[in-house]
Amino acid sequence: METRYDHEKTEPRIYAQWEQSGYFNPDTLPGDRPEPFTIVMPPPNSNGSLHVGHALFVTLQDIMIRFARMRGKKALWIPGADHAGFETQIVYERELEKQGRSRFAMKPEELYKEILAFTLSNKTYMENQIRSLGASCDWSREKFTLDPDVVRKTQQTFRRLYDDGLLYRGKRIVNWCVKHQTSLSDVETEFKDRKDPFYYFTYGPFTIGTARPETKFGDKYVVVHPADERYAQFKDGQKIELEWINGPITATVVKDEAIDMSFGTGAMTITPWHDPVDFEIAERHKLDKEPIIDLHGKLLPIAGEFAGMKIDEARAKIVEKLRAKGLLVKTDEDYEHAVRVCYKCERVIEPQVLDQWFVKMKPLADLALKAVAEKKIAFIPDRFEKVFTYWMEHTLDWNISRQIVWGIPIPAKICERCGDGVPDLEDAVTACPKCGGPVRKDTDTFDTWFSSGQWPLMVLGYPDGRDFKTFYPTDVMETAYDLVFKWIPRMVFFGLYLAGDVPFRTVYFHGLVNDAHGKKMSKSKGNVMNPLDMTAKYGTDALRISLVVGNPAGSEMSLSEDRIRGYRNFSTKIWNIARFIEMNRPAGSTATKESFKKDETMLAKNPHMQRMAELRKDVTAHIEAFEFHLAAEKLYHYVWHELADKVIEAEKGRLRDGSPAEREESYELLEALLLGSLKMLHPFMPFVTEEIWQIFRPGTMLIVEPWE
RNA sequence: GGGCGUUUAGCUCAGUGGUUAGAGCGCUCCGUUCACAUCGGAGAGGUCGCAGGUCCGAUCCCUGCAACGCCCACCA
Repeated sequence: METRYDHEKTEPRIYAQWEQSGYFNPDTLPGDRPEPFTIVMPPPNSNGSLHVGHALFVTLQDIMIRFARMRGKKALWIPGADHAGFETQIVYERELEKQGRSRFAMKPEELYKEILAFTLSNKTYMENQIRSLGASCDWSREKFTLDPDVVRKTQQTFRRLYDDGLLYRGKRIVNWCVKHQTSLSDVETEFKDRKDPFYYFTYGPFTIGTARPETKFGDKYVVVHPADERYAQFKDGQKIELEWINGPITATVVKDEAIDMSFGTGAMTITPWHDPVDFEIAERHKLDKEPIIDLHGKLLPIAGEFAGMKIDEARAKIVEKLRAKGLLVKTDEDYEHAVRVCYKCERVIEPQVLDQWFVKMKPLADLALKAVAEKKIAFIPDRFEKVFTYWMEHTLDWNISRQIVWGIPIPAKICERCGDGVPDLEDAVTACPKCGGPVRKDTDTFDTWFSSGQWPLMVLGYPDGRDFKTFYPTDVMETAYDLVFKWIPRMVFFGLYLAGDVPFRTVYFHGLVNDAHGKKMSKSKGNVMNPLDMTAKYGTDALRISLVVGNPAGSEMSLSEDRIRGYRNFSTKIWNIARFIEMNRPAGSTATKESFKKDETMLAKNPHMQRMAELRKDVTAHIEAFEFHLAAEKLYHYVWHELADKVIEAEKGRLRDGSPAEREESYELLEALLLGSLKMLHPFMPFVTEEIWQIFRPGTMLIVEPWE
């Protein structure tokens, strides 16, 4: 053996050997394997390069798959790649901006073609990066979220939802991003704390409060709580003439319990077109709604002299006009509140009422809740079950329309007369089925979660594929904990709705990987660690084990280069243990593969072998319980501080000065302990263990060795 | 405004109802003769956040408090 373990030369060679062996594919695994074990890889976004989060998920999933494979399961790990709709389009728009171009000046087909080329080249790059991390996934089954069959099936689901009455086209209030010119779901927005002035205006006999005077032009309803005695003299529906921004108007009093009597004056005017609360009030009382702001954030003609102004510039001028008219009562500076912003550009969301497709969530959420209540899915750690349940109990109808080109087209026709829509997968609808009016093609695309929510079904060839019958439901879904509400619920209810069963039996959540001081890695802080730099320097095995030890499910971890270096020393240690044993192989040793079983019987009574059996039991139990950190730590401790420090040291005497028979026995013991250790370490540190294994057992491969 | 998590050695973190509470890194001293200086040996360093409670016994279970962090949220 070489004096040093050269990970840079070894890793690509070993990976190629694995890939050629066909062992990543359950169909070509040796032996009879009746029991399947399946993991669907969360498809990485094909719009960037690998970060440590990817390295973590590859490591955890690969541990589970390798463990299952060694235990004789029909192990399948399906890789994928995500076109990542809005995410990717934004990445590409930034590229365009750098080149001084804009998507709004491009033909949609042109833009789509460019993003596709960009995504496909990134996809190949990422696949190779995942290979370099040692992922033993079945590349022959890889899926891309824009594969034709995925597109077709996603569109069929759309129609099925429609036929089942779970889908409707509605004029409803949506989150609109002025920069990106698309609507966004609630999970694509964030709240940001801000301080703004809060104005009180005279509105006829009322004083109303607002932080957004620029939306107040169309306000002709003043809402108070039905139990508010201050306003008891006003009746629901009562008309009041009053002077407002651009002249006299007729206002109507509305009584609604959504009003918080203790806030402001307890009276507010509403702008249903641009505020979700106001929209709901207007819906309840069947009030008029009209737009004040256009999709570019500019005031419409209803604003009179302010028409065409951006809302930011208009605000101060409107306040000034109201002050001049004597309608400004007072201003509270520093009013603290949270505003909804676009999660990508952090610009304030301007709610708009738009015609979009919505999925009725209640029936689907109930399916998910029932399955979880029946314990059909285990959450690890289990506290995430509560989070999941909370989300499913508080769903709003899901807006699946996106005004971007990069995605799966919504196969529908929209009536130009009545605005209604109808699914049309065959492009056969020529007139509105409702009113007979002319129709146009829907140019929107699906929210990316609409298709990725069906991912486990898609990759297994739902509904009639062979894999679907064998491998669905899958065993484990391993993902980052922030997907507990973005992605996991959608997979669960689509699985139940379409296939009648949960998509996976266990969800394992990993946490964030932070920098050495527990701070979140971010480009702006400059503390981002590139996992491939680390594997180049210290080896993939070192990075993998350093991501596992001390990192229990659901918790965040801190990762430093020092730590990885420390675990690199561990692979060196393993290498040197092997080298020492190999150097002490007696000439003509009987410890060949053929005699090994016989020797094992002889060795079984040896206390060191018994100790190893105990360890194996422990490690097995920990892996089965998803306690990879404990399994890894115990192995580390055993190999270094027992096998190397104690057993080998104790055997040195016999090896040096013993009789041939003693030397033989000593060697066989050490070799058995080494090989036993390699097996258990293999899921965690696949490269160095495979390399050493093949030195001792030429012609065989550790990846398919039986676990026990 | 809700909910959750964390608080253990200088740093980053594991862990356990029961003798001396662990790991990596860092630190101190010693050691290069034949597995390994990418190392070995020896060692320093902890009132396990605070206050109560349950228990024969609590770092671990319960209650309260504090600090930090995260998630959610239609008070205009």
